[in-house]
This record gives sequence, C-alpha cells and structure tokens, in this order.
Amino acid sequence: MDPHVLLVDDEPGIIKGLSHSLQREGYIVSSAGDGVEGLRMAREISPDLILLDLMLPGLDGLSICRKLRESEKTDSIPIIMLTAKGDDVDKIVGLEMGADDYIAKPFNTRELLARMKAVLRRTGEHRPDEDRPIRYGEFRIDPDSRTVTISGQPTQELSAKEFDLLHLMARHPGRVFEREQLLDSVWGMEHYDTRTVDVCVGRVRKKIERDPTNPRYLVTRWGVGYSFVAERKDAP
Amino acid sequence: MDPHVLLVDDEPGIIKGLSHSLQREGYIVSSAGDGVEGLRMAREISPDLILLDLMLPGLDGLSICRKLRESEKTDSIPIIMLTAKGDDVDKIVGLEMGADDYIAKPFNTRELLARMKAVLRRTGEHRPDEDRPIRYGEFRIDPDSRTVTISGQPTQELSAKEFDLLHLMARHPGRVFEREQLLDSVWGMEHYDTRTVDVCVGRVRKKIERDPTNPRYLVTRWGVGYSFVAERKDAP
DNA sequence: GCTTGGCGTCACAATAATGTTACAGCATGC
DNA sequence: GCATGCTGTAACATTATTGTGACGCCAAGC
Repeated sequence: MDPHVLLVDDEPGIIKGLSHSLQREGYIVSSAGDGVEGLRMAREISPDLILLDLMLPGLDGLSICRKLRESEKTDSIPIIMLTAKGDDVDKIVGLEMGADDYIAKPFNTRELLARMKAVLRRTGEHRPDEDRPIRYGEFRIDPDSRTVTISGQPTQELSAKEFDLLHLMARHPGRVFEREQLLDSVWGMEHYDTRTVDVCVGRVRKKIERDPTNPRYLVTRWGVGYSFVAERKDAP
Repeated sequence: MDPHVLLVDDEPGIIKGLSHSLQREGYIVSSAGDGVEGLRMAREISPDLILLDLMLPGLDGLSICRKLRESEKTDSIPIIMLTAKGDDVDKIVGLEMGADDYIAKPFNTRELLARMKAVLRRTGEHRPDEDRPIRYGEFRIDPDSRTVTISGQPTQELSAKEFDLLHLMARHPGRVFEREQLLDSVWGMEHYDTRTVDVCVGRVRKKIERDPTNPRYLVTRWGVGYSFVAERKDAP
C-alpha cells in the first residue's frame, strides 16, 4: 500500500488539486514545480511512480525522462507523461523515451487513477504488504500485534498514531517523508501548520530509540522531513 | 486471520483475475491448474477453503472432492464448487459429494466473496485448533463444554456471545482485533456503529478477570481494539 | 562567530475512546 | 403465559491519547 508518487508540474492548480485527489486515494504525494527540482526529487526520494508534465520550465519532461532512465537507481521507476492537449508527436516521443504511459490534459482524475493503478500493477512489487511483518536486522515490527521488538526485546507500547507513523515509514526504509505527507497519511489532515508530526516522532523515538537524542532509526532530514533508516551507518 | 484459499481451475484467466481479487480482500491464495496438482496441494497446505472447478483436466472436481472427504486430514476443509453454467445435476451431485456450496460461472466476484465469507463463518474459519482446548499457563478454554477455567477454578459461566468472543481472541493470542472484525466474526454484522463489542468485552472481563479494571487477559489496545494476552507481563 | 529558521521537548488542555451501569426487548424453557 | 437470563442500546463516567504553544537548542549559510 501507500505508493509514493512524484508529481512534476508547473501549474500550481494542477499540483494542488491532484495532490489532494491522489492522497485521498491512498497515495503519498511529493511534488515539484519545475524540471530541475523534479529530477532532484526523483533521485532523492525514489518514488514508486512519477507523473511528469511534458512542458516544464528549466528542464522539459522528455529530458528528465531520459536522465532518469540513464541512472540505474531511477531506471525502473514507472513514468506517466502528462501532455498538453493530444499532440501525437510528443506522445510517441515520450513513450520512446521510456515513459510507461501518457495521458492528455485536461484529463479526468478517474482515468488517471486507473492508469496509475494499471502501471503500478504492471511493474508490480512496489507494494510492501501492509500486514507483513517487517524486519531489518534486530528491528522488528509485527502488524498483527502492533508491537515493535528490538533484539527480541519488546519496546514500550506504541499508541495508535505512533505505531501507524512508524509502520508507514518502516515500510519504506530510506525514503524521506515530508511532514505534510505524514500528516496526510497518518492523520488524514490536509494542511500543515502544526508541530503535530514532530511531537509524535519525538514520542516514538523516546519509545524505540536507545538514545532518543541521537536516533538510529527515525532520523531527521533537515529542512525536509523524516526517514526511517534500516542499515546501520556507522559503528557504535 | 488471513484465511488460506486454494484455487483449482484450469483457466489461467480465472486464476489470475481471481487470485488478484482474493488477495486484495486479504486472502492468501494458492492455485493449481489441474486436478492432480489441486489434490496434491490441498493435502499439502491444508487450506481453510477450496475453490474447486468441476471441469478439470487430469482429475475432475467431483473426484477430488470425494478423495478429500476420504482423508481425515482434509475431511473438513470447506469446498465451494465452481460449475460451468448452471447444470443442476452437477450441483446436486457436488453437494452430495460433500461440497459446502457451489456457484455457477460466470459468477460475480462479489457474490463469490460473500459465499466464501459465509462458508468460512459457518465453519468457523476452520482452523484445526478451532475445537481443541486452549491453554496458556493456568488459563484454559474447553470448546467442548464451552467453559473457562483458571488455575483449575471454573470461571463464572460465559454466555454464547461472550464465549465466542473470548474463544476467537484466545485462538490468536497477541493479535489485535479491531471492533469491526469482532463484530463481523462473532456477531456477523457488517457495519460498526454500536458499542456492542465494548459491552461484551466488559462482561467477559467481569467473569474471567481477577481485577476487571486492570485486565490481565483481555486488554484494550487504545485507538485500535482489543487483544488477548497469553503471557504474564510483569510480576504482581 | 553570528544570524536565522528549523527542530526537540515539555506541560497541560482538549479530545476522543473506552468503561460502566441501567434498562427494555427478546428468546427460551417451563 | 410467565419467569428467567441474555443482549443491544443509550447515557453517563472515566481515561489515555493527542494537539498546542512556548521555550531553548542546533544546523546551515554568510
């Protein structure tokens, strides 16, 4: 569940409306307003799917597509191109460039959702099962009992929100979650203007981290958000 | 939870589509493409339910059904027959052979799901442990007499619903049951908008817990539901 | 180093979830 | 029919959780 989608478009209206719709459907959405930013984010967050506008300031969609296909890390991320009213040339070129599908603006949200679903299914896998136990090294999450154990030792019990937050993030180790995404996914809230996430993260840390001041699992990505790291970075 | 379903059908299209649908609904699906393979798998994995096509290469559905009923191990696994367009003869024979239900192709997935649910509920989700006594430390449940004893002392008699609730939860110690799940499994209701579960839990506690205010067995998972704990957490 | 904005943390109020009790409707057995 | 016990609902009491704002510290950029 919870596929991560990167939306790259320069129209704020599209970004806003689509983000909302996609989030409501269970997607985690990140967005970028221009090509350069889009490319950077695609590399940084490794989304499960990219919605890419063709016409972009800075770096156009086709170039981004090509660059993404060049790198092994982003090589297999499915891309759906958003083209301005159906000009066939671009469609064909886009598909040749490695896009998985295209859809012409103005598009129906339903149709887009259907295509996204199709693409995600086709490329498969990118769907860490919601109910499967998670394990990285000594770290374990059991969704059945909603408990977390480290080295076999159960941590202090997590509250509902705390567990949901940790579970969501642990399902995507290494991925950076912006506060707004977490707020939307875990709280179902729309706009971010509170410190809610920070406080919840703090509470989780206090319960699962050996040293909550120097988190090993739930780390801060300064200026961006938080992420769950599965691998140990350095020797203690 | 997560009932294991064995799907035996020779049409790849059916297998593929149905597997997907069933998995989405939370079932664990195994599949076999012919009768021999189906019979072998049924014996090997002891599924909670078998969806069995009537017309099969190798070994037809009725023969499989009969063979499964002959062995004690597979004797009580519920079977739903998938018959080609409703020919009554087969239906009758199928039911006589020991199938629990039948459904005619082409069938509506919704309807199939409903029947599966009904059969699973009727057979009590047919886990082998269903009728076996449960024991954790001094805690004991005897499904035959529907009684509970703690340290050899019989608790106050539980009513039907109370016992079912406790029994279900005790069969999966540690697992968190949401109210809606309990309401569905024990009461057979669909939508949750009552406090029925809470009250029933309270009643069970009053009968089995030494201190109903601080339950040792039937504990609350705040914001989620309830769970039965088998191990003692701390020394009193 | 200094400034600036982001972040960690705390205590407490607000909220939502749960515990509890009483009661009326039903089914059941006599 | 009548009595009895089981059940679901509603209302009220009780908590655990959770959001907020304030305050102080820390990272990044200059």
